[in-house]
Amino acid sequence: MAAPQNHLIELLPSKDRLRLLENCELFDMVLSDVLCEPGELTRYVYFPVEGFISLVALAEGSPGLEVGMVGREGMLGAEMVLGVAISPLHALVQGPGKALRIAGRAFRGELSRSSVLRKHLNRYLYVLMAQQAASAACLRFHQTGPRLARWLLMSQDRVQAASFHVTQEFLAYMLGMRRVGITTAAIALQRDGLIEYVRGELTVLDRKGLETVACSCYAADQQSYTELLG
Amino acid sequence: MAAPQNHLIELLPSKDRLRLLENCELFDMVLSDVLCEPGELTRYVYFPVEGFISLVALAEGSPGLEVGMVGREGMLGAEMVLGVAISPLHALVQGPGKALRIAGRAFRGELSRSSVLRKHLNRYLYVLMAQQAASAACLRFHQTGPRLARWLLMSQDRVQAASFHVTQEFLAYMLGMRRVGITTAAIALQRDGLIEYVRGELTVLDRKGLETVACSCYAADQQSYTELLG
DNA sequence: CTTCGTTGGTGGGTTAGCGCACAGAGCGCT
DNA sequence: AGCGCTCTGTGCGCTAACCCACCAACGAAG
Repeated sequence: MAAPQNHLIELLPSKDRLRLLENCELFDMVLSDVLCEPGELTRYVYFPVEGFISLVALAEGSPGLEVGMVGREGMLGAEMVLGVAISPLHALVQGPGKALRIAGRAFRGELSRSSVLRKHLNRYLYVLMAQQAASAACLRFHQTGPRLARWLLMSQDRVQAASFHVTQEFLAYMLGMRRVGITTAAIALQRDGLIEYVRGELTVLDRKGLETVACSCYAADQQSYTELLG
Repeated sequence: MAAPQNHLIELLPSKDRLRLLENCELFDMVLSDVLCEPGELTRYVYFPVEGFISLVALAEGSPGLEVGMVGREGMLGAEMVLGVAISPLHALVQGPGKALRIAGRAFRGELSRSSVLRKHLNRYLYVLMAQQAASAACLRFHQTGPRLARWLLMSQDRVQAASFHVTQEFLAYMLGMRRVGITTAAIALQRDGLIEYVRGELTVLDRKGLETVACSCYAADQQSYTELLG
Protein backbone atom coordinates (compact mmCIF):
# COMPACT_ATOMS: atom_id res chain seq x y z
CA MET A 1 0.00 0.00 0.00
CA ALA A 2 1.42 3.34 -1.03
CA ALA A 3 1.60 6.37 1.21
CA PRO A 4 -1.74 8.13 1.63
CA GLN A 5 -2.43 10.54 -1.16
CA ASN A 6 -4.70 13.33 -2.15
CA HIS A 7 -7.50 12.26 -4.43
CA LEU A 8 -7.35 15.26 -6.71
CA ILE A 9 -3.67 14.68 -7.31
CA GLU A 10 -4.19 10.99 -7.86
CA LEU A 11 -6.55 11.74 -10.71
CA LEU A 12 -3.72 13.29 -12.72
CA PRO A 13 -1.79 11.41 -15.36
CA SER A 14 1.61 10.51 -13.99
CA LYS A 15 3.51 13.15 -15.95
CA ASP A 16 1.38 15.98 -14.63
CA ARG A 17 1.26 14.45 -11.18
CA LEU A 18 4.99 14.16 -10.84
CA ARG A 19 5.56 17.70 -12.02
CA LEU A 20 3.04 18.98 -9.54
CA LEU A 21 4.51 16.95 -6.71
CA GLU A 22 7.95 18.33 -7.46
CA ASN A 23 6.63 21.76 -6.63
CA CYS A 24 4.97 20.63 -3.44
CA GLU A 25 6.30 20.43 0.05
CA LEU A 26 4.92 18.40 2.90
CA PHE A 27 3.21 20.61 5.44
CA ASP A 28 2.26 19.67 8.96
CA MET A 29 -1.27 20.71 9.80
CA VAL A 30 -1.53 21.34 13.52
CA LEU A 31 -4.91 21.24 15.22
CA SER A 32 -6.56 24.66 15.32
CA ASP A 33 -4.03 26.25 13.02
CA VAL A 34 -5.51 28.96 10.85
CA LEU A 35 -4.32 28.44 7.28
CA CYS A 36 -5.91 31.52 5.86
CA GLU A 37 -8.17 34.41 6.71
CA PRO A 38 -10.72 36.17 4.57
CA GLY A 39 -9.34 38.97 2.45
CA GLU A 40 -5.82 37.73 2.86
CA LEU A 41 -3.50 36.84 0.01
CA THR A 42 -3.48 33.15 -0.85
CA ARG A 43 0.17 32.20 -0.59
CA TYR A 44 -0.23 28.46 -0.73
CA VAL A 45 -2.67 25.94 -2.01
CA TYR A 46 -3.06 22.88 0.21
CA PHE A 47 -3.86 19.30 -0.73
CA PRO A 48 -4.48 17.40 2.51
CA VAL A 49 -3.41 13.78 2.61
CA GLU A 50 -4.43 13.19 6.22
CA GLY A 51 -6.69 15.15 8.50
CA PHE A 52 -8.90 17.93 7.32
CA ILE A 53 -9.64 21.62 7.26
CA SER A 54 -12.87 23.46 8.02
CA LEU A 55 -13.98 26.40 5.93
CA VAL A 56 -15.65 28.95 8.12
CA ALA A 57 -17.71 31.94 7.04
CA LEU A 58 -18.17 34.96 9.25
CA ALA A 59 -21.05 37.37 9.19
CA GLU A 60 -20.92 40.61 11.04
CA GLY A 61 -21.94 40.33 14.65
CA SER A 62 -21.83 36.57 14.72
CA PRO A 63 -19.56 33.73 15.60
CA GLY A 64 -18.45 31.60 12.70
CA LEU A 65 -20.23 28.96 10.71
CA GLU A 66 -18.69 26.08 8.88
CA VAL A 67 -19.63 26.07 5.21
CA GLY A 68 -17.30 23.38 3.96
CA MET A 69 -14.70 20.75 4.76
CA VAL A 70 -11.52 19.96 2.92
CA GLY A 71 -9.84 16.60 3.37
CA ARG A 72 -8.06 14.13 1.13
CA GLU A 73 -10.84 14.50 -1.37
CA GLY A 74 -10.23 18.18 -1.98
CA MET A 75 -8.02 21.21 -1.80
CA LEU A 76 -7.78 24.47 0.06
CA GLY A 77 -7.29 27.53 -2.06
CA ALA A 78 -9.77 26.72 -4.79
CA GLU A 79 -10.10 30.43 -5.50
CA MET A 80 -6.74 30.22 -7.26
CA VAL A 81 -8.39 28.05 -9.88
CA LEU A 82 -10.54 31.07 -10.66
CA GLY A 83 -7.49 33.26 -10.90
CA VAL A 84 -8.22 35.09 -7.68
CA ALA A 85 -5.58 35.04 -4.97
CA ILE A 86 -7.72 36.35 -2.17
CA SER A 87 -9.07 33.89 0.31
CA PRO A 88 -12.83 34.24 0.80
CA LEU A 89 -13.03 32.30 4.09
CA HIS A 90 -11.34 31.27 7.26
CA ALA A 91 -9.62 27.93 7.04
CA LEU A 92 -9.02 26.10 10.27
CA VAL A 93 -7.29 22.77 10.82
CA GLN A 94 -9.84 20.47 12.36
CA GLY A 95 -8.16 17.12 11.97
CA PRO A 96 -4.37 17.32 12.34
CA GLY A 97 -2.27 15.63 9.70
CA LYS A 98 -0.18 16.27 6.63
CA ALA A 99 -0.91 18.22 3.53
CA LEU A 100 0.98 18.79 0.33
CA ARG A 101 1.26 22.46 -0.31
CA ILE A 102 2.40 24.43 -3.28
CA ALA A 103 3.13 28.12 -3.61
CA GLY A 104 0.48 30.16 -5.39
CA ARG A 105 2.78 31.14 -8.22
CA ALA A 106 3.91 27.59 -8.91
CA PHE A 107 0.34 26.43 -8.75
CA ARG A 108 -0.68 28.89 -11.42
CA GLY A 109 2.07 27.49 -13.56
CA GLU A 110 0.88 23.94 -13.15
CA LEU A 111 -2.67 24.99 -13.88
CA SER A 112 -1.63 26.55 -17.14
CA ARG A 113 0.37 23.50 -18.13
CA SER A 114 -2.09 20.74 -17.30
CA SER A 115 -5.52 20.73 -18.84
CA VAL A 116 -6.42 17.61 -16.86
CA LEU A 117 -5.65 19.48 -13.67
CA ARG A 118 -7.86 22.34 -14.78
CA LYS A 119 -10.63 19.98 -15.66
CA HIS A 120 -10.67 18.19 -12.35
CA LEU A 121 -10.26 21.27 -10.24
CA ASN A 122 -13.09 22.93 -12.10
CA ARG A 123 -15.26 19.98 -11.30
CA TYR A 124 -14.15 20.12 -7.71
CA LEU A 125 -15.22 23.75 -7.59
CA TYR A 126 -18.56 22.80 -8.99
CA VAL A 127 -19.06 20.17 -6.30
CA LEU A 128 -18.03 22.65 -3.65
CA MET A 129 -20.50 25.23 -4.88
CA ALA A 130 -23.33 22.75 -5.10
CA GLN A 131 -22.62 21.54 -1.59
CA GLN A 132 -22.48 25.02 -0.19
CA ALA A 133 -25.82 25.87 -1.68
CA ALA A 134 -27.37 22.66 -0.41
CA SER A 135 -25.95 23.09 3.03
CA ALA A 136 -27.48 26.54 3.28
CA ALA A 137 -30.86 24.88 2.96
CA CYS A 138 -29.77 22.18 5.38
CA LEU A 139 -28.77 24.80 7.89
CA ARG A 140 -32.13 26.42 7.65
CA PHE A 141 -34.44 23.43 7.65
CA HIS A 142 -32.76 20.50 9.29
CA GLN A 143 -32.57 20.02 13.00
CA THR A 144 -29.62 19.85 15.30
CA GLY A 145 -29.52 16.08 15.71
CA PRO A 146 -29.38 15.18 12.03
CA ARG A 147 -26.96 18.00 11.31
CA LEU A 148 -24.66 16.85 14.08
CA ALA A 149 -24.77 13.29 12.80
CA ARG A 150 -23.94 14.53 9.34
CA TRP A 151 -21.00 16.51 10.63
CA LEU A 152 -19.63 13.53 12.50
CA LEU A 153 -19.90 11.32 9.43
CA MET A 154 -18.21 13.88 7.23
CA SER A 155 -15.39 14.26 9.72
CA GLN A 156 -14.93 10.58 10.11
CA ASP A 157 -14.73 10.14 6.36
CA ARG A 158 -11.85 12.56 6.38
CA VAL A 159 -9.89 11.49 9.44
CA GLN A 160 -10.49 7.84 8.57
CA ALA A 161 -10.49 6.62 12.13
CA ALA A 162 -13.20 5.62 14.57
CA SER A 163 -11.99 8.17 17.12
CA PHE A 164 -11.01 11.76 16.78
CA HIS A 165 -10.68 14.83 18.89
CA VAL A 166 -13.46 17.36 18.97
CA THR A 167 -15.04 19.21 21.87
CA GLN A 168 -18.67 20.14 22.07
CA GLU A 169 -17.65 23.75 22.23
CA PHE A 170 -16.01 23.39 18.87
CA LEU A 171 -18.91 21.51 17.37
CA ALA A 172 -21.18 24.31 18.44
CA TYR A 173 -18.97 26.80 16.64
CA MET A 174 -18.93 24.76 13.45
CA LEU A 175 -22.64 24.14 13.39
CA GLY A 176 -23.49 27.69 14.38
CA MET A 177 -25.12 26.82 17.68
CA ARG A 178 -24.52 27.10 21.36
CA ARG A 179 -22.63 24.41 23.18
CA VAL A 180 -25.67 23.43 25.22
CA GLY A 181 -27.57 22.64 22.05
CA ILE A 182 -24.81 20.25 21.04
CA THR A 183 -24.77 18.67 24.47
CA THR A 184 -28.42 17.77 24.19
CA ALA A 185 -28.09 16.32 20.70
CA ALA A 186 -24.90 14.48 21.62
CA ILE A 187 -26.52 12.92 24.66
CA ALA A 188 -29.24 11.54 22.41
CA LEU A 189 -26.70 10.03 20.04
CA GLN A 190 -24.80 8.54 22.95
CA ARG A 191 -27.94 7.16 24.55
CA ASP A 192 -28.73 5.39 21.29
CA GLY A 193 -25.28 3.85 21.26
CA LEU A 194 -24.16 5.61 18.11
CA ILE A 195 -21.25 7.51 19.56
CA GLU A 196 -19.23 7.79 22.73
CA TYR A 197 -17.07 10.59 23.96
CA VAL A 198 -14.86 11.44 26.87
CA ARG A 199 -13.48 14.88 27.27
CA GLY A 200 -13.13 15.69 23.62
CA GLU A 201 -12.26 12.22 22.38
CA LEU A 202 -15.17 11.16 20.27
CA THR A 203 -15.65 7.61 19.02
CA VAL A 204 -18.13 6.54 16.39
CA LEU A 205 -19.62 3.24 17.55
CA ASP A 206 -22.27 2.68 14.92
CA ARG A 207 -21.67 4.27 11.54
CA LYS A 208 -24.71 2.75 9.92
CA GLY A 209 -26.85 4.02 12.75
CA LEU A 210 -25.42 7.50 12.40
CA GLU A 211 -26.15 7.42 8.70
CA THR A 212 -29.80 6.77 9.33
CA VAL A 213 -29.97 9.61 11.84
CA ALA A 214 -28.07 12.07 9.63
CA CYS A 215 -30.01 14.32 7.31
CA SER A 216 -30.16 13.45 3.66
CA CYS A 217 -27.54 16.06 2.85
CA TYR A 218 -24.84 13.60 3.77
CA ALA A 219 -25.86 11.15 1.08
CA ALA A 220 -26.42 13.99 -1.37
CA ASP A 221 -22.91 15.32 -0.77
CA GLN A 222 -21.35 11.97 -1.35
CA GLN A 223 -23.29 11.35 -4.47
CA SER A 224 -22.43 14.68 -5.97
CA TYR A 225 -18.76 14.08 -5.33
CA THR A 226 -18.59 10.58 -6.75
CA GLU A 227 -20.57 11.56 -9.80
CA LEU A 228 -18.11 14.23 -10.79
CA LEU A 229 -14.83 13.06 -9.31
CA GLY A 230 -15.53 9.39 -8.55
CA MET B 1 -28.24 56.24 -24.11
CA ALA B 2 -27.77 52.76 -25.50
CA ALA B 3 -30.13 49.87 -24.85
CA PRO B 4 -29.70 48.29 -21.46
CA GLN B 5 -26.92 45.77 -21.40
CA ASN B 6 -25.49 43.02 -19.32
CA HIS B 7 -22.52 44.08 -17.25
CA LEU B 8 -20.47 40.97 -17.84
CA ILE B 9 -20.83 41.37 -21.57
CA GLU B 10 -20.02 45.06 -21.40
CA LEU B 11 -16.70 44.24 -19.83
CA LEU B 12 -15.54 42.50 -23.00
CA PRO B 13 -13.42 44.17 -25.67
CA SER B 14 -15.62 45.00 -28.63
CA LYS B 15 -14.35 42.19 -30.82
CA ASP B 16 -15.16 39.51 -28.27
CA ARG B 17 -18.38 41.21 -27.35
CA LEU B 18 -19.68 41.37 -30.88
CA ARG B 19 -18.83 37.76 -31.54
CA LEU B 20 -20.60 36.71 -28.38
CA LEU B 21 -23.63 38.80 -29.20
CA GLU B 22 -23.86 37.27 -32.64
CA ASN B 23 -24.45 33.93 -30.99
CA CYS B 24 -27.04 35.28 -28.61
CA GLU B 25 -30.75 35.61 -29.00
CA LEU B 26 -33.05 37.81 -27.02
CA PHE B 27 -35.14 35.84 -24.62
CA ASP B 28 -38.24 36.97 -22.84
CA MET B 29 -38.18 36.12 -19.16
CA VAL B 30 -41.71 35.69 -17.90
CA LEU B 31 -42.49 36.00 -14.21
CA SER B 32 -42.27 32.67 -12.42
CA ASP B 33 -40.78 30.85 -15.37
CA VAL B 34 -38.40 28.10 -14.36
CA LEU B 35 -35.26 28.40 -16.46
CA CYS B 36 -33.59 25.32 -15.12
CA GLU B 37 -33.95 22.58 -12.57
CA PRO B 38 -31.28 20.80 -10.56
CA GLY B 39 -29.71 17.85 -12.29
CA GLU B 40 -30.96 18.97 -15.66
CA LEU B 41 -28.80 19.62 -18.69
CA THR B 42 -27.82 23.26 -19.12
CA ARG B 43 -28.98 24.07 -22.63
CA TYR B 44 -28.60 27.82 -22.49
CA VAL B 45 -26.62 30.37 -20.59
CA TYR B 46 -28.54 33.56 -19.79
CA PHE B 47 -27.29 37.10 -19.45
CA PRO B 48 -30.18 39.20 -18.12
CA VAL B 49 -30.42 42.75 -19.31
CA GLU B 50 -33.61 43.58 -17.43
CA GLY B 51 -35.29 41.81 -14.56
CA PHE B 52 -33.69 39.06 -12.58
CA ILE B 53 -33.59 35.42 -11.68
CA SER B 54 -33.55 33.75 -8.28
CA LEU B 55 -31.36 30.75 -7.59
CA VAL B 56 -33.15 28.39 -5.26
CA ALA B 57 -31.70 25.44 -3.39
CA LEU B 58 -33.84 22.55 -2.24
CA ALA B 59 -33.14 20.28 0.66
CA GLU B 60 -35.10 17.13 1.19
CA GLY B 61 -38.31 17.64 3.11
CA SER B 62 -38.24 21.39 2.85
CA PRO B 63 -39.53 24.19 0.72
CA GLY B 64 -36.94 26.11 -1.22
CA LEU B 65 -34.45 28.69 -0.16
CA GLU B 66 -32.96 31.42 -2.28
CA VAL B 67 -29.18 31.29 -2.35
CA GLY B 68 -28.47 33.80 -5.06
CA MET B 69 -29.82 36.36 -7.51
CA VAL B 70 -28.85 36.94 -11.08
CA GLY B 71 -29.58 40.23 -12.76
CA ARG B 72 -27.80 42.52 -15.19
CA GLU B 73 -24.68 42.14 -13.12
CA GLY B 74 -24.38 38.42 -13.70
CA MET B 75 -25.26 35.31 -15.61
CA LEU B 76 -27.23 32.15 -15.19
CA GLY B 77 -25.44 28.96 -16.05
CA ALA B 78 -22.13 29.74 -14.40
CA GLU B 79 -21.51 26.02 -14.09
CA MET B 80 -20.68 26.01 -17.78
CA VAL B 81 -17.64 28.10 -16.97
CA LEU B 82 -16.45 25.13 -14.95
CA GLY B 83 -17.10 22.81 -17.85
CA VAL B 84 -20.09 21.18 -16.20
CA ALA B 85 -23.37 21.27 -18.06
CA ILE B 86 -25.58 20.18 -15.19
CA SER B 87 -27.51 22.81 -13.38
CA PRO B 88 -27.02 22.63 -9.61
CA LEU B 89 -30.05 24.74 -8.66
CA HIS B 90 -33.52 25.87 -9.54
CA ALA B 91 -33.62 29.11 -11.43
CA LEU B 92 -36.81 31.08 -11.27
CA VAL B 93 -37.66 34.35 -12.96
CA GLN B 94 -38.40 36.84 -10.24
CA GLY B 95 -38.34 40.07 -12.14
CA PRO B 96 -39.69 39.75 -15.68
CA GLY B 97 -37.64 41.21 -18.48
CA LYS B 98 -35.25 40.35 -21.25
CA ALA B 99 -32.13 38.27 -21.27
CA LEU B 100 -29.55 37.47 -23.88
CA ARG B 101 -29.16 33.75 -24.12
CA ILE B 102 -26.67 31.61 -25.88
CA ALA B 103 -26.69 27.88 -26.47
CA GLY B 104 -24.35 25.87 -24.28
CA ARG B 105 -22.26 24.65 -27.18
CA ALA B 106 -21.74 28.12 -28.63
CA PHE B 107 -20.93 29.44 -25.19
CA ARG B 108 -18.18 26.87 -24.79
CA GLY B 109 -16.79 28.05 -28.06
CA GLU B 110 -16.76 31.68 -26.98
CA LEU B 111 -15.14 30.72 -23.72
CA SER B 112 -12.33 28.96 -25.47
CA ARG B 113 -11.79 31.89 -27.82
CA SER B 114 -11.85 34.77 -25.37
CA SER B 115 -9.47 34.84 -22.46
CA VAL B 116 -11.01 38.08 -21.24
CA LEU B 117 -14.37 36.36 -21.07
CA ARG B 118 -12.83 33.52 -19.07
CA LYS B 119 -11.16 35.94 -16.75
CA HIS B 120 -14.28 37.90 -15.94
CA LEU B 121 -16.54 34.91 -15.64
CA ASN B 122 -14.06 33.27 -13.29
CA ARG B 123 -14.16 36.35 -11.16
CA TYR B 124 -17.90 36.35 -11.28
CA LEU B 125 -17.90 32.78 -10.03
CA TYR B 126 -15.63 33.78 -7.20
CA VAL B 127 -17.98 36.56 -6.18
CA LEU B 128 -20.92 34.18 -6.36
CA MET B 129 -19.18 31.65 -4.14
CA ALA B 130 -18.13 34.21 -1.61
CA GLN B 131 -21.65 35.58 -1.46
CA GLN B 132 -23.18 32.18 -1.04
CA ALA B 133 -20.91 31.37 1.84
CA ALA B 134 -21.59 34.69 3.50
CA SER B 135 -25.30 34.40 3.04
CA ALA B 136 -25.29 31.03 4.76
CA ALA B 137 -24.02 32.80 7.85
CA CYS B 138 -26.53 35.59 7.28
CA LEU B 139 -29.31 33.07 7.10
CA ARG B 140 -28.27 31.58 10.38
CA PHE B 141 -27.55 34.65 12.44
CA HIS B 142 -29.45 37.60 11.09
CA GLN B 143 -33.05 38.27 11.83
CA THR B 144 -36.04 38.44 9.57
CA GLY B 145 -36.31 42.21 9.37
CA PRO B 146 -32.78 42.92 8.23
CA ARG B 147 -32.82 39.97 5.87
CA LEU B 148 -36.04 41.16 4.31
CA ALA B 149 -34.65 44.64 3.89
CA ARG B 150 -31.57 43.20 2.25
CA TRP B 151 -33.67 41.15 -0.12
CA LEU B 152 -35.70 44.17 -1.14
CA LEU B 153 -32.60 46.21 -1.79
CA MET B 154 -31.02 43.50 -3.86
CA SER B 155 -34.17 43.11 -5.90
CA GLN B 156 -34.51 46.79 -6.44
CA ASP B 157 -30.94 47.01 -7.63
CA ARG B 158 -31.82 44.47 -10.28
CA VAL B 159 -35.22 45.62 -11.43
CA GLN B 160 -34.10 49.24 -11.29
CA ALA B 161 -37.47 50.63 -10.43
CA ALA B 162 -39.06 51.87 -7.24
CA SER B 163 -41.94 49.43 -7.60
CA PHE B 164 -42.01 45.78 -8.45
CA HIS B 165 -44.27 42.81 -8.05
CA VAL B 166 -43.70 40.41 -5.21
CA THR B 167 -46.15 38.78 -2.84
CA GLN B 168 -45.44 38.02 0.78
CA GLU B 169 -46.00 34.38 0.04
CA PHE B 170 -43.18 34.51 -2.44
CA LEU B 171 -40.90 36.42 -0.14
CA ALA B 172 -41.46 33.79 2.49
CA TYR B 173 -40.39 31.12 0.05
CA MET B 174 -37.25 32.99 -0.93
CA LEU B 175 -36.19 33.74 2.61
CA GLY B 176 -37.09 30.30 3.91
CA MET B 177 -39.81 31.42 6.30
CA ARG B 178 -43.54 31.33 6.68
CA ARG B 179 -45.64 34.01 5.13
CA VAL B 180 -46.78 35.26 8.50
CA GLY B 181 -43.21 35.96 9.50
CA ILE B 182 -42.84 38.15 6.45
CA THR B 183 -46.12 39.90 7.18
CA THR B 184 -44.84 40.93 10.58
CA ALA B 185 -41.52 42.19 9.29
CA ALA B 186 -43.16 43.94 6.35
CA ILE B 187 -45.60 45.72 8.60
CA ALA B 188 -42.68 47.09 10.58
CA LEU B 189 -40.99 48.37 7.43
CA GLN B 190 -44.23 49.92 6.27
CA ARG B 191 -44.90 51.50 9.62
CA ASP B 192 -41.48 53.15 9.46
CA GLY B 193 -42.31 54.52 6.03
CA LEU B 194 -39.62 52.55 4.24
CA ILE B 195 -41.85 50.62 1.92
CA GLU B 196 -45.44 50.42 0.81
CA TYR B 197 -47.30 47.58 -0.81
CA VAL B 198 -50.71 46.80 -2.14
CA ARG B 199 -51.60 43.33 -3.16
CA GLY B 200 -48.20 42.30 -4.38
CA GLU B 201 -47.10 45.67 -5.76
CA LEU B 202 -44.26 46.74 -3.57
CA THR B 203 -42.80 50.22 -3.62
CA VAL B 204 -39.58 51.29 -1.97
CA LEU B 205 -40.16 54.69 -0.41
CA ASP B 206 -36.92 55.22 1.43
CA ARG B 207 -33.89 53.43 0.09
CA LYS B 208 -31.47 55.00 2.52
CA GLY B 209 -33.69 53.97 5.37
CA LEU B 210 -33.86 50.43 4.09
CA GLU B 211 -30.11 50.34 3.84
CA THR B 212 -29.73 51.17 7.49
CA VAL B 213 -32.21 48.47 8.46
CA ALA B 214 -30.68 45.83 6.19
CA CYS B 215 -28.03 43.55 7.57
CA SER B 216 -24.44 44.23 6.73
CA CYS B 217 -24.44 41.47 4.15
CA TYR B 218 -25.94 43.87 1.65
CA ALA B 219 -23.00 46.20 1.80
CA ALA B 220 -20.59 43.27 1.85
CA ASP B 221 -22.13 41.84 -1.30
CA GLN B 222 -21.85 45.09 -3.14
CA GLN B 223 -18.30 45.63 -2.09
CA SER B 224 -17.23 42.20 -3.13
CA TYR B 225 -18.78 42.68 -6.54
CA THR B 226 -17.32 46.09 -7.24
CA GLU B 227 -13.89 45.04 -6.07
CA LEU B 228 -13.71 42.22 -8.56
CA LEU B 229 -15.92 43.34 -11.41
CA GLY B 230 -16.37 47.04 -10.75
C1' DC C 1 -2.50 16.60 46.95
C1' DT C 2 -4.18 20.90 45.84
C1' DT C 3 -5.35 24.06 42.44
C1' DC C 4 -6.88 25.47 38.20
C1' DG C 5 -8.38 25.00 33.48
C1' DT C 6 -11.10 22.22 30.39
C1' DT C 7 -14.99 19.58 29.29
C1' DG C 8 -19.59 18.07 29.78
C1' DG C 9 -24.31 18.19 32.08
C1' DT C 10 -28.41 20.62 34.22
C1' DG C 11 -31.95 23.93 35.06
C1' DG C 12 -34.93 28.03 34.43
C1' DG C 13 -36.61 31.92 32.02
C1' DT C 14 -36.93 34.02 27.27
C1' DT C 15 -37.73 34.52 22.36
C1' DA C 16 -38.08 34.10 17.44
C1' DG C 17 -40.39 31.77 14.52
C1' DC C 18 -43.75 27.77 13.37
C1' DG C 19 -48.46 25.72 12.42
C1' DC C 20 -52.98 26.36 11.94
C1' DA C 21 -57.11 28.61 11.37
C1' DC C 22 -59.75 32.38 10.19
C1' DA C 23 -61.08 37.20 8.88
C1' DG C 24 -61.10 41.11 5.81
C1' DA C 25 -60.01 43.50 1.66
C1' DG C 26 -59.14 44.18 -3.29
C1' DC C 27 -59.88 42.54 -7.93
C1' DG C 28 -61.63 40.07 -11.89
C1' DC C 29 -65.17 37.45 -14.06
C1' DT C 30 -69.87 36.40 -15.24
C1' DA D 1 -74.56 42.35 -8.12
C1' DG D 2 -72.68 38.29 -6.90
C1' DC D 3 -69.06 34.99 -6.76
C1' DG D 4 -64.50 33.36 -6.16
C1' DC D 5 -59.65 34.06 -6.00
C1' DT D 6 -55.60 36.27 -4.27
C1' DC D 7 -53.31 38.79 -0.98
C1' DT D 8 -52.74 40.57 3.65
C1' DG D 9 -53.55 40.76 8.69
C1' DT D 10 -54.51 38.53 13.37
C1' DG D 11 -54.75 35.37 17.20
C1' DC D 12 -53.13 31.50 19.90
C1' DG D 13 -50.66 27.63 21.36
C1' DC D 14 -46.28 25.39 20.61
C1' DT D 15 -41.38 24.28 20.06
C1' DA D 16 -36.60 24.65 19.10
C1' DA D 17 -33.14 26.97 20.35
C1' DC D 18 -31.36 31.04 23.00
C1' DC D 19 -29.06 33.30 27.16
C1' DC D 20 -27.19 32.87 31.63
C1' DA D 21 -25.59 30.65 35.55
C1' DC D 22 -23.99 26.99 38.01
C1' DC D 23 -22.17 22.28 39.02
C1' DA D 24 -19.45 17.95 38.51
C1' DA D 25 -15.82 15.33 36.70
C1' DC D 26 -11.39 14.82 34.97
C1' DG D 27 -6.47 15.98 34.09
C1' DA D 28 -2.34 18.43 34.21
C1' DA D 29 0.81 21.39 36.63
C1' DG D 30 2.83 23.24 40.66
